[in-house]
Amino acid sequence: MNKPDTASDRPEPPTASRKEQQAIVARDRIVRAVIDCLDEHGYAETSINRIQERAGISRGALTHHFPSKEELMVVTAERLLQPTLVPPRKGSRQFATAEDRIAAVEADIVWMWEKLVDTREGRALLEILVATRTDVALKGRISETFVRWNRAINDSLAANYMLHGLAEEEQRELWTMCRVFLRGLNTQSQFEPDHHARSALVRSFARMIATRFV
Amino acid sequence: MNKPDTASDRPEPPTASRKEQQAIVARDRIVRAVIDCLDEHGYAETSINRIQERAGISRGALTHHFPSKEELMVVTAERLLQPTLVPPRKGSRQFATAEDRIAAVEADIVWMWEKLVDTREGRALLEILVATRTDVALKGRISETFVRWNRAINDSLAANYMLHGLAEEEQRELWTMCRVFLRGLNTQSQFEPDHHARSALVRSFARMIATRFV
DNA sequence: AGATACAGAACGAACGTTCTGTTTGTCTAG
DNA sequence: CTAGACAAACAGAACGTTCGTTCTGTATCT
Repeated sequence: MNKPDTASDRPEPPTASRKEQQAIVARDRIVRAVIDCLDEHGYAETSINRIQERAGISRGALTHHFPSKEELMVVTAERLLQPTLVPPRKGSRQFATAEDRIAAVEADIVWMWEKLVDTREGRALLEILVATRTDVALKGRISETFVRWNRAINDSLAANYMLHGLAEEEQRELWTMCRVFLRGLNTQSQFEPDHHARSALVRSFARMIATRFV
Repeated sequence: MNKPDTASDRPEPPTASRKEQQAIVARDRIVRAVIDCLDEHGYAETSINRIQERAGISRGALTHHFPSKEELMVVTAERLLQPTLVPPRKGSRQFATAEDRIAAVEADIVWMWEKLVDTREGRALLEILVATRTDVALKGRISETFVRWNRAINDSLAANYMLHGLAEEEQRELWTMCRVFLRGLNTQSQFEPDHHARSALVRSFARMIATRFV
C-alpha cells in the first residue's frame, strides 16, 4: 500500500491526489454501507440496491468502484478483519503475579466481546463468514485471507501473554477457544434474548479461560 | 417415520389415511431437501426452485404443502431442533466416582459435536439461526420456539448430570457454554480448514468443561 | 360430491450485470 | 501558464434472469 519512502528526498509525499482521495472516500462510504446492511438485514437481504441506497450514491458509482458483488464482499471482509489484529492492550506485558495475569486475560476477553464481536462489525463479519462457507466463488477469493488472519492473531495473542510454564500450543488453543466461543455467542441471542445474561456468560467463560493460564 | 405396528390387530390406531400418509411423506421429502440445500448452498441460495428440484417434486406440490418460504423455514427449524432435545445417553445416571462423571461429560460433549453439530442438520440450523437474526418475519414466527428449546435443553442436561456439590445455575451455565462453543466451531472451518485440528479443539474444550464438574 | 394432492403456467418485482452518456480532475505539449 | 487530450468518477437506463407468489386445471382419495 504505502511506499517505504526513505526520509531523504521526498518530492512527492504519499499524498493522494484529489481524485484518489475522492475515490477513497467513496469506497469507504460504500464499505461502511455494506457493514451496516449486513448487520441490519443479513447477507441474504444485502442487495446492491440496498447498499447503494444506504451509501447514498448512484448505481454507476457503486459499480465503478466495485464491479461485482463478490468484490464488494471480499473488500468488506478484509476491512473487517484488519482492525481485530491489534492486540487489546498495546505492547508486550509483564505480570508480577499469577493473579495479575489472570485478571488481565479475563478483562481482555470481555473487551474482545464488547468491542470486537458484539458490534456491527462483528455481526457483519459473521454474516460473511457463514455465507462464505457455501459460496464457492467467495470462498475462493477470501478463504486464504481467513486462514492467514487466524495464524496472525494466534501469534499476536500468544506473544502478548506468553507464559513459560505453559506449552505454547496450549495457549494458542485457549485463545482459539475464545474466538470460537465469542463467535458462537453472536448467535446465542436467538435463544437467550436477555443481553445481560449473555454478558454474564462472557464473564464466566473469561474467568474459566483465564484461570487456565496457570 | 416408521409406524410401530405390532403384528396383531390394530383396528383404529392413530393410523394416517392413505392421503394423509402421502402428505406426510411429501412434507418429509421437502423438509429433507431444505436441510440439504441449506447445508450445501446456504440460506441466501436456498430458493424455492432449488428446493423443488432437490425434492424431486413439482412446484404445485411444494406450494400446496408450504404456501410460503417462511412456512418452509419455520417447519424445518422445528424439525431440526426436535431431535436435539434427546439426551446423549438415555435415562438419568449415577456416577460412582468423580472421574466417572468427568469422563461421561467429556464423552457426551464430543458426541454432541460429532452427532448433532458437525452434521448436515447442525449446519442447516446455523444457517436458519443466522438468517433469523435479521429477518423480522421469520423471527416473529420462531423466536419463541428457540427460547423454549433453550430452556428445555438446559433442564434436560442439568437433570442428567446433577451434582450436589455444584450450584445448579453454574451447571446450566457450563452447558450453555458448550452449546455456544460448538455452534461457533461450525464457522471455524473458514479459519482452520483442517478437520482434525478442530476435533482436537473439541476434545480439549470438552476436557476443560468436564473438569469443572468438580 | 367434495376435499385433498399435485401439476405447471403466468405474475410482477427484484436481483446483479452491462451498457452508454456526462462531469471532473490530471497531466502534458506548446 | 494554459489549452486540450485523456482517464477516472459518477449517473442512470436497460439487460436478461431468477425470485416468491398466485392462479387455473387435473387426478386421486374419502
